[in-house]
Amino acid sequence: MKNPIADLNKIFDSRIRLGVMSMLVVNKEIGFNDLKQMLELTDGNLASHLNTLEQAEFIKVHKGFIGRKTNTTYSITDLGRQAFKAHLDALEKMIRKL
Amino acid sequence: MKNPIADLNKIFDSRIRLGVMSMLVVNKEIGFNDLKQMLELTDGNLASHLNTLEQAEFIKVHKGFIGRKTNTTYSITDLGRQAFKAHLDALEKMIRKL
DNA sequence: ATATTTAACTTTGAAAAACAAAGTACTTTT
DNA sequence: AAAAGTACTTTGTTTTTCAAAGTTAAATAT
Repeated sequence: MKNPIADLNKIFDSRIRLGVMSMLVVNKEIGFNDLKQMLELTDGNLASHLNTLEQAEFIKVHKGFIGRKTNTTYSITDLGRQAFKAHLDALEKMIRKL
Repeated sequence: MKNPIADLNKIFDSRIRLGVMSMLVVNKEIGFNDLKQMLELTDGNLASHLNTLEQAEFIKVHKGFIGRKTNTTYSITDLGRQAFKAHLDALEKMIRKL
């Protein structure tokens, strides 16, 4: 037997980062406030998790406007999609026995 | 939309506890050393994660012998099986979109 | 024109979690 | 008698998480 958790990605140990990714997999862009409300987070907390995902280049940020109001949105990168899929595959392999 | 991470169980945020549970789901009993080797952990670290799972009554411990040598094994409880399944269901719901 | 609000952060600091290393008690093997 | 294995507990450090407050800049309300 081999270590069943070795292939899990440390970045996705966090439920919040997992939640962000799961949302970005199906929505090409999501706004900061939408994420904040959906995941019920303080802005500081959300911002720091987003920063972790950005550092890993799993997501990228778009600073734009709605009318003349600033609007920041996030989207998943190809690398992020790959890494997320790999993580889910590892998870599934781990629990396929069920 | 509703918060996609709200139904995840905090106890299973840890990859190690997730690994332990995934092993106990398919093996009715696993020894301390087997867990330790499989998950590549120090005994202190493993013991404390096992303790967390025990406190939650997700696993139970059996102190026995192999011959005249002490042997501690762990098994999943009904509650543990339920909770683990609920967690996996929540995870799956979160990512079914893929 | 001034004040308040909103957006999207950054900084600070505290609390919690994870972890390794060492120590313990007891037994077994050499 | 000495060394090694089992299953921890204790101690202390490091890492992670998080909330709260502060910041900057623009928008809206008064």
